Amino acid sequence: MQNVLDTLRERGFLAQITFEDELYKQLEKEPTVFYVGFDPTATSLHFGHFIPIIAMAHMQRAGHIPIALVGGGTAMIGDPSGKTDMRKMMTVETIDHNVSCIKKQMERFIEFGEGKAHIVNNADWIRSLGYMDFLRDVGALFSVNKMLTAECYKQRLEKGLTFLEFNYMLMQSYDFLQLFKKYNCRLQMGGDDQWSNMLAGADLIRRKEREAAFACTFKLLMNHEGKKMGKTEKGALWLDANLCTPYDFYQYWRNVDDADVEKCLSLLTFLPMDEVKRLSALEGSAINEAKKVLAFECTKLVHGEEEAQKAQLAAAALFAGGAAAEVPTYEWTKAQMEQDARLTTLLNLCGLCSSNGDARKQIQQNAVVMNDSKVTDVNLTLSADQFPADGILLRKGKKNYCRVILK
RNA sequence: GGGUAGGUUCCCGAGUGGCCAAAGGGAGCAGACUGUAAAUCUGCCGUCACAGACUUCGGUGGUUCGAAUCCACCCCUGCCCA
Repeated sequence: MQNVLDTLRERGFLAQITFEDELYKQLEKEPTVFYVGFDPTATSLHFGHFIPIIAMAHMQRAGHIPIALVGGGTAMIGDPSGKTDMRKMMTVETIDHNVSCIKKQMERFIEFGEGKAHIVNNADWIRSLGYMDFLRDVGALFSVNKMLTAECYKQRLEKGLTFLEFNYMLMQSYDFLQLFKKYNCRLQMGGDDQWSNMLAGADLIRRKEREAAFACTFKLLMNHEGKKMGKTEKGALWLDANLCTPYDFYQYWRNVDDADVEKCLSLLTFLPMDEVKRLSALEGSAINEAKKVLAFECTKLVHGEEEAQKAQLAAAALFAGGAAAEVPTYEWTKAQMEQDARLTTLLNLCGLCSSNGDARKQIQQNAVVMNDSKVTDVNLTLSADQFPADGILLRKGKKNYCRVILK
């Protein structure tokens, strides 16, 4: 069987690795416990977490044992890496709420259970830490001189770094040490922005326990212009169906740039590399085939096969000119309508436009289509008898659809 | 603690008493062209009951007919010194 490190390399995951040869042998030798940390900064995981999750799945398929660590403890501090300013401090309630949401979500991607995978919350050991004990135990092994040279602090040294955040690296290192002790976890994986923190952790284990520990980072998914992928006009591309519908998720990947198709296919799907190569070699409009596969596979991973199929059907039908059932729908109540029956208000409510003013402008720019006819009247109001049972179909521009049902 | 430079709309960044909802760029949205791509051109890009009104330029007060612009105090950040 191919070493999973080779698989990950072939698919373009790997950015940096410590003691590469040694790690290679370690993974060859035995099922290895490894962990990836996730910050509970929101109620849902977003696309930024997706690459590590897929990598975890690759590792699990290769027989290794993942630990998903949700940072309910480290979130008390806030990771300064890659941030230009200090993050807002979150309340303990918010953090705990987020942790439980993310835990639930995690189960969709990784198979947990005895001997298969673990999910842990570092609040369990970090929040109860005694300051003095921690300083003597862990703090003594860190060189401030060395920390200051770390890439992740450089930017912050110019813009300002608080002592609170400066401690984040120690906390994360301490996590790794705890997991090593409890689960014999020897490898930490994560985004490349975590490199310094991960190195520090592996180092801590080597110094304190005199045992081998490794770190390995993944590339961030950048498009060909060097910008991070997975951002939408509404912000992050969420993995939660309530924050980003399967249809929208599907459409995001359906619309990727030609130049990014290969990268996305190899990183975001489990298709064999031969197939990836074949699809991304398609030229001209044929490459749309590859994008369909990408969008479908990717949506399937996140929302399940059924939802992916619905999204695909909806897209196919809409873009072929017809109307389909599986478009995002919005339920407009009669009460809302009685209060304000203007189309602009509805466009805002259903999420197609970001404000009434936006809706007004879009109509003025001929962007709004209702049931296949262009809307030209900014002040158009709707009445109940215009709504058939299956509602009306609103469209903004070429790609944004919403079905509105009157309830 | 002392000195000094700053805090402007999503981001960068102009503006130093009325002509400012605030230049320019980026991002974003839309139109044309296309392959639900890119590039290009065009329009929009604070909010609203939209030919008008309202709210914004770190905060709070003040000067003024009028303040993002002047004054006072405060908060935050960088740099230098201690």
